[in-house]
Amino acid sequence: MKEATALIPQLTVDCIILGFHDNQLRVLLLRWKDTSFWSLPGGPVRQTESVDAAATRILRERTGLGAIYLQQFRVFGDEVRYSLEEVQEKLKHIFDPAIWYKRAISIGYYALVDYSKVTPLPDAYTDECRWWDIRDFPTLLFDHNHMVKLALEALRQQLSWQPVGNNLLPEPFTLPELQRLYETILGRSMDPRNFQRKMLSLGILERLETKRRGGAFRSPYLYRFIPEKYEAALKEGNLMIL
Amino acid sequence: MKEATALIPQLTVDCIILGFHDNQLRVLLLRWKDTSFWSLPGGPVRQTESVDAAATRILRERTGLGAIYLQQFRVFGDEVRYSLEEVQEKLKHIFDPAIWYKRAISIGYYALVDYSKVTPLPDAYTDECRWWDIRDFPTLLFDHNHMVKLALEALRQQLSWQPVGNNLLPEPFTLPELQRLYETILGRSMDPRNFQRKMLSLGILERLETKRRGGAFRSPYLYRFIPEKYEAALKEGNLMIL
DNA sequence: GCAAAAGTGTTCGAAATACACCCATGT
DNA sequence: ACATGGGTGTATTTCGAACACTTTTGC
Repeated sequence: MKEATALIPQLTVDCIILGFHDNQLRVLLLRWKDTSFWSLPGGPVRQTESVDAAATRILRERTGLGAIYLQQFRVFGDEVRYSLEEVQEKLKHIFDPAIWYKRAISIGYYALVDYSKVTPLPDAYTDECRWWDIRDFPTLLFDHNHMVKLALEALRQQLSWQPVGNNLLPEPFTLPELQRLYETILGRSMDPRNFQRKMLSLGILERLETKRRGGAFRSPYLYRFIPEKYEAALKEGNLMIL
Repeated sequence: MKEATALIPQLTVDCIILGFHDNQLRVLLLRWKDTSFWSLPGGPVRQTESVDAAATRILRERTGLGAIYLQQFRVFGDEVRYSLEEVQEKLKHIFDPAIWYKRAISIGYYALVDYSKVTPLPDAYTDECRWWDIRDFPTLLFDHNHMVKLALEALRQQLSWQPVGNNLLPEPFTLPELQRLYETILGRSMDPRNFQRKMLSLGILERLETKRRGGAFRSPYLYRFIPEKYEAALKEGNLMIL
């Protein structure tokens, strides 16, 4: 789709924005105006910004966040990525079908954000912007379901080098919280004793004085990442777990 | 740069074509006509082909190979990737400086090819196409040195999931040959006993009856990958070595 | 027979796995 | 007091690391 500012033709960015809440991975989706159709936040790249900057901009507009962890994971460049006619028909009350490119190449990014700091915000073309559970969200327009799937695969594969804990969990956090994050991403459960031993042995965590209060149960310890140690472990690719 | 066929504007593909010969990783480079300037093979994406197909086409044109292992590894999308003026000046006898896009986004691919099956072939704009040792090749035009560096990092990181042996080594091969391939990619040497034990324990290799002859030394056994087993191990990401 | 590279086995320590009970807290 | 989730130690097994000598071959 086209806009006033000068754009790079036929090139878009789509973002899989991931957050973690209630022990679940969530993805931020948009519902198009006066429809029940959902899709990923995305948009064109401007002539005056880098591709990464375009992704950052789109992300900032939907989440209100400034500094964000973004990772390019794939270019979607097939000649036919989805039914153009279908999309034109479904969104014709929003966009003149004539303005759609016959073909667009999309660069896929995943973003890891702190759920608690996000204020989901729809734009001029959408009525609603909200989090969905990654295991249960609607069928999306375009090839966006495929994109989410590949984003998750990329994330899993790159787990050892991605600052996952850092970006998805607000500090301070407890070890069970961190464990559930890993479990959710990897899709399997882990032994808490082994998880703790492994995590603590990496030497990247600092245990705080205070504990988390509130539940009707034993108060867990709070932890923070030690930034330098954390960075070092990431570079080594040491963060794969069990 | 522009051509007769309809192109996607401002979008190019660049290929880091890797081969293995004389126990060294090599990269295929082009020398521009009447210059001493080298760069990676690359080019625009046509409207009628997927991005992957564009990379495949470029690769086929330079190597003569049909089925090739190609892996997208990065989009180079900065607003300013290199000095446009410098390139226009250096290549002005080949291209009218006016035809250059002010900005182009490039999708980086690395390709793993069988060195022995490649016939390097220059195109209309280049005088020479040849292999260079990956540890010692000229400064390239554009941001191509950076691209090679990132391609190698991506390859190293993805080693466990990439069909490296499969594509870079002609079958049948010997275990020492395979070991030197891994050593070259990872940039460190390994113990031959440990390497063999690990490789053979994966159950993806078939030892052949015949041995390789020719050197003034003991004849090594020849091996072949067992395709189904090899595929399965790749999916699991089990191929990381020592 | 000699030079060059290939083949091979064992020991040791580290890390991964499996497993179950008690503790702290709020209601 | 009880229900809920958090914290912790040990034994076993597996895997990676280190290490050196003998064999084959062509010249």
